[in-house]
Amino acid sequence: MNVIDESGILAISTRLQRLADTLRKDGVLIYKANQIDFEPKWFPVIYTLHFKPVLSVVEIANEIGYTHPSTISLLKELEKEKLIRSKKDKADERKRLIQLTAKGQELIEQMKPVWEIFKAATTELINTQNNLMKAIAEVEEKIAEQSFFARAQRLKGSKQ
Amino acid sequence: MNVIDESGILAISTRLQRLADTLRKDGVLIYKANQIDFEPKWFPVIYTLHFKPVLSVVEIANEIGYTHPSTISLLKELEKEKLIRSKKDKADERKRLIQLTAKGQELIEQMKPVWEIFKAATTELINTQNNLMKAIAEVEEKIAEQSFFARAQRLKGSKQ
DNA sequence: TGAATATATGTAGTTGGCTACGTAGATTTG
DNA sequence: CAAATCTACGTAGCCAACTACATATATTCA
Repeated sequence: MNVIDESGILAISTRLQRLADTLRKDGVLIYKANQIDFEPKWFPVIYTLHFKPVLSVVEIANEIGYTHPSTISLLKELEKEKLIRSKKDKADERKRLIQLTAKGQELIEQMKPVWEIFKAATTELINTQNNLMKAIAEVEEKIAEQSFFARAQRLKGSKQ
Repeated sequence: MNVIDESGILAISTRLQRLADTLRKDGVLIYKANQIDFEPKWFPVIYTLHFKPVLSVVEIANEIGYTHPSTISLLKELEKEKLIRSKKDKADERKRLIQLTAKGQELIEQMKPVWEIFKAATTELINTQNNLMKAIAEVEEKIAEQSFFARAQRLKGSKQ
């Protein structure tokens, strides 16, 4: 047991980050081991387009919860991989409409069994006394009610 | 509800990352609001040195669970801020021994009340049905037994 | 004891997010 | 209807971690 693990709650963001990194790196290995040329960071975009076939850049960004510049750089990579394509919206010339290519759709079909493995492995992993997925959802919900910062300010006030 | 939140388990690392970022950013605000010139990323190093006053670079890296290059760049910043200082180990010329300066120790004393606020706010935030801190610890323990990748490989095998 | 190996530190470059800022087209409003 | 504002997209550069590689010192062992 090191000092940081003991400090527990004070270093919670550090530990969340560490766990996210560990899982993402193993994600890369899982795709590779299944002969699929795909990076975990692409998942949110591809999965979103699987269910909502035509979206603008900002719509995708909102769906996946990233900023639009981050989304643009993902889209650039995906376009380079020919997994998506885009065209101008005739009705609103500011917008660029993104959709999957045939190659992208085929890749999704190939990935579906691997996603099932992901699901099974993740379910097994987080099926502990305190369910990680539920814990995240619960904390996110509480943050939506009142931010971490606002909570700290309130608690500080009540101590003075 | 967007597609990514629905995909849940498939995008778990994305969600962990997002939550870590949110908390870290609010961490910056909390220090600022309490007139403390300190970045959350420095916490692991400073907190470790608070309990183990003289450590080498690699010892700190192991304690905080970062790689040594990451640790070195943190140490550079902290040395620039005059919160730590370092000297060569006479017994082992390869080692650089790190310790807090008087300024660093004073800052810790100033931060202690703020750390209490952090603790209180975090405890409040994660005190839900599924405790996030415990969930992380449980998942980390399971990963130590068998990695996420190994679990996926095993589950894949059992399906073929 | 010197050759091979291991350990400690450091540098360079990558990654996957971000913020800040700029431009072009669409919408609203005096 | 023109000016102001808003929205969509894009670029540039930052940040906090990482991996890969290099160098110097210490240790081990044939």
